[in-house]
Amino acid sequence: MGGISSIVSPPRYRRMPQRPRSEGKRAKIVDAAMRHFAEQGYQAARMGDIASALGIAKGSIFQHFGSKDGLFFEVYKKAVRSFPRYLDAPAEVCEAGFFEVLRYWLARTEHLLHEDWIPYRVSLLGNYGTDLSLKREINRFLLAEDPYGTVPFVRFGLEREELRRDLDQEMIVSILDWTMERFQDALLTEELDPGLFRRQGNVMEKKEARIAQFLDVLRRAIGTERRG
Amino acid sequence: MGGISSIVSPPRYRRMPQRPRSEGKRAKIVDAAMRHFAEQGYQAARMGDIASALGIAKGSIFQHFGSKDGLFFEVYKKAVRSFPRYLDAPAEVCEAGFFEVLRYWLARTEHLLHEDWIPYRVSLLGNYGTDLSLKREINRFLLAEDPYGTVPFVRFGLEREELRRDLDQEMIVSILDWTMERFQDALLTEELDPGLFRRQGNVMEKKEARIAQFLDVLRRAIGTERRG
DNA sequence: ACAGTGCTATGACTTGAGGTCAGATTATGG
DNA sequence: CCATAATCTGACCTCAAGTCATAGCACTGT
Repeated sequence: MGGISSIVSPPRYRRMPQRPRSEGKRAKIVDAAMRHFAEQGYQAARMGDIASALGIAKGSIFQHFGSKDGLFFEVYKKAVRSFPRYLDAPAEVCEAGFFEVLRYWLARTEHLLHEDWIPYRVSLLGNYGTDLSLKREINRFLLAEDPYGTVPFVRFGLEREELRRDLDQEMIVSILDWTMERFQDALLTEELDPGLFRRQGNVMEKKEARIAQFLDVLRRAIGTERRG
Repeated sequence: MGGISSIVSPPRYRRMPQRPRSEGKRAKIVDAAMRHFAEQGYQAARMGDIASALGIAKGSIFQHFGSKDGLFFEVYKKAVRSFPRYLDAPAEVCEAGFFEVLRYWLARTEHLLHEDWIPYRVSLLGNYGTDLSLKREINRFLLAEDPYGTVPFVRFGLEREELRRDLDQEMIVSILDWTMERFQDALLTEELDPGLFRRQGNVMEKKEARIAQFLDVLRRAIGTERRG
């Protein structure tokens, strides 16, 4: 039996892992590419530059990621996965409620941006600066992974009776995703890319007021009423 | 006097118009290009194809528009200018109020789309499917021209006391632009590009309900309160 | 140790798109 | 009907994405 099984059984594949050294290199490429995309934009970033910055051949990158689109998609996923989820806010903030969590993250955006602006810029590129075919992939990913944890966050708000129950949950999630993304993009681009969204000087000092206004609007829109 | 002036005055330039045949050709190029961009997307559209579809040389297009970006920008402007402004709604709809105008246009989007989907697709490309440098140009244009007439429309809502006065007018305009653009894009892409935004079947039958929900949300957010 | 076996890396090569320009062509003015 | 300036042309250039045969490398079993 031992003899027979030793001949018959080894079931085709040799090593399942198959990714001992590969993973490390992929990660290095993604890191370098992220910097290049963030600094140059999607179109202007050159595959050749990324390769030579790493001291490897351009062909290698294509063997790993297939195409420039494929590489950018990996970069985008890594960038977005590095962002915090709503409910990662400190416990005391979460206890203060749904809208306090929003306020916390909006106020914190600027701070996080200064720590490391690169993934934010990449996320901007994914939202507005690539082809529609890639954009479709990106949306599929965002739906599948819910990287900011919007769905559990909305469920949290519903459980605390802070959100209206007469709306589709999906509607609330969409509205939150859209408006938060857009509002944050506006805050970010004022620094990363002045003049990309709206005009007007004296932005910094008004920022807190605008956040307050925005939250007020959002609370009226999707929150349970609690004021006269 | 006549003699002297006829010698002295012809002040250097010969014909100010300078655009007798040019305008017509530019328009033809923009038309053909719009079809190509809409059908292929920005990247996949080929300058050579556009030229040969018109039976002219590729170089001509570059002499008129400088670059692919430049051509797309003109195409985008033409597409967006072809859309109706909020206050173009029939008089009886306008008299019914701010939010009825919104409902009118949202319900009508699908209809307009079927009449001629090409400019809508181009506007989608401008919003999400080009490079950030172009996106910046586009935003400058949208700010300068206000092609949907959002600013006068908001002023209309304020005058009728249908919109809150405790918000910056600019804030209301931004919110309206963002959410309407995004909601319409979602409606459009379900038909133009299924699976680009959110999931879920049975879209058509739910469309009216979603429009109603969306308007309810928007009314609470920026409208004066009028309900218990 | 060593040979065998498949991943992985290489870099010269191909493809194909945007973009250029000197010269031909065409419209306008006298 | 010639002079002049605008416009058009298409061969040409540049350069970046993407390919592929080959070389190299790490790991396994004997």
